Amino acid sequence: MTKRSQPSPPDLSQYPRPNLAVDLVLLTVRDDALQVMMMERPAEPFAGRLVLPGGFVHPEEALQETARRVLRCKTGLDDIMVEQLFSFSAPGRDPRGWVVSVAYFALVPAAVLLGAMDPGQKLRLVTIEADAERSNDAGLERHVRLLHDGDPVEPGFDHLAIISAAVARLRAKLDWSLVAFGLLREEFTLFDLQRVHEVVLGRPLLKSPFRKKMLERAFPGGRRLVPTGRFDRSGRHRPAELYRLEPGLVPHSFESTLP
Amino acid sequence: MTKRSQPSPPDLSQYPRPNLAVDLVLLTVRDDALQVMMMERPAEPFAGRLVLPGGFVHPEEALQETARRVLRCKTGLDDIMVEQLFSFSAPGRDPRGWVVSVAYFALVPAAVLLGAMDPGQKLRLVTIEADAERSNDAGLERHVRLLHDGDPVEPGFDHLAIISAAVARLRAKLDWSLVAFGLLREEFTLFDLQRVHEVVLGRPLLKSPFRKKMLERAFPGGRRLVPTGRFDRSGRHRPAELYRLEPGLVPHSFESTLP
DNA sequence: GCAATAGTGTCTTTCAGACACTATATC
DNA sequence: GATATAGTGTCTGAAAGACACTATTGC
Repeated sequence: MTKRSQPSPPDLSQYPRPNLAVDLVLLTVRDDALQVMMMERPAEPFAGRLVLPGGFVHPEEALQETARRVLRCKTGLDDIMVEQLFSFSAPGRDPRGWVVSVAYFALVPAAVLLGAMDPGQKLRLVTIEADAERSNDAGLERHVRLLHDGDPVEPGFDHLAIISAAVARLRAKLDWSLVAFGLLREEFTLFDLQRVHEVVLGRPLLKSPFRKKMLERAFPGGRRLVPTGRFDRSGRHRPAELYRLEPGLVPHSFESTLP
Repeated sequence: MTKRSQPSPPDLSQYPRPNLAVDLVLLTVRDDALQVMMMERPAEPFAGRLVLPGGFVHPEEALQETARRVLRCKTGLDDIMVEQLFSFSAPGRDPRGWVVSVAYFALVPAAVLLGAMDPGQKLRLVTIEADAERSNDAGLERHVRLLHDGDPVEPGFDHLAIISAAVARLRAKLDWSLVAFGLLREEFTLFDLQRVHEVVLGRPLLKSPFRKKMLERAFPGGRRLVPTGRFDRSGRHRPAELYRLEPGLVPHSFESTLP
């Protein structure tokens, strides 16, 4: 980066600069569906359309901090895993001019998100319908539909592509990372965990192999699922034991390990 | 992206803008080692140190085009797969000021690269020594060393982290994508393919299961390995049959499917 | 007892790893 | 014929899928 062919003084002002923004794909699992937080856009372009929350990067601010700032501004939440997704730069993607946007995604349990969304901000939870599992991102035909209260949603800008990328990333990381736990509260039943997997992958899973695998495997950092001895008695049937993930320090995001 | 809270005219000039650059991690496999193309930096900062080739993004130019332009400028190569890797934004990463850099990686067969590197540009092929396989990027302790002619290399800027990210991505994609073929010429023996896998993963593989898997599996796009009927007779032993990847249209990069 | 979900056991199939064997070129 | 690599066959053990079974609650 940041070099030119002929020796010259450290002066960068000669180069044209784009506006740089961050868009946040905040995902949750609610009502057995994958949902994304969007907001009604207050101004042109795309006034009134649903878009992802976002903001411009401040000088000397790391992109991850921008993402966290946007998250905090809309929901008040902090200490949520955010992860860089992709940078979008197609000419014309913003009618106002040259804007490059770095997409981040974040995961929040629905119960937490519902209590945190700022009511003054016209925020909406939009259901994502995605075709059944396609493990790879390359060659991914993006068949993602958005529904709000049953009505199809046409988001502004290129935000449908951004959401597609987030779903692809989420699926790709589901079975080797801790992303599933970002969508669950501290304690959960094994069936809660299974429903999260099913909703993200878009297909049903068999109970017995799923349980066995989850109880036997080690997650990143050597962490395992441990029973708490407490039970969920909310159903009218045999109570389900609550589990939690063994404590451990595991970086939430790729970026967090960088200088 | 690209929004603010209060309705206002489409004017973006009020927001401070960073310099935006692209850095290219051009990888190849040569002498049974993974190598990256770097160049001696001609000016301060980091004058004389080895850095990745890069350049600033032009207005209304997609980032991928910038990456291709950098590649073309240094090697004359075109029609090479380039893929977006990660955006680096840590404050202070460039002493000259606020520079955000989007890293791309590209793969070229060594025979092609050696014939294409511009001799006027002080380009170097640097060997990457990476710890044995770590499949995940999260939690990745980056143990990557660079060697040029046997001497350790300390790259300028944060380019060691960028190279680490490229190696991690390459490893992660090795067994479900077509990246391995980006490092091979059109026709190759199965052992050539195996050596590429071994060098990328940093560990030896068994011949028989490797061959069986490669010959039976379908690669993205349903493409398979097909024998050509031609043989490599360069060794002093039984000739090895040359194979190639069944033709097919598969997007080389995530970004290529976006608007 | 009945309905409903929690949770377990087991069989089968698939696949990766390991290794032994045969084949065919150069010298 | 010696040697070096190409290429194949087969055993084994681990893991995934499918399904049947038992357990425990509310009503």
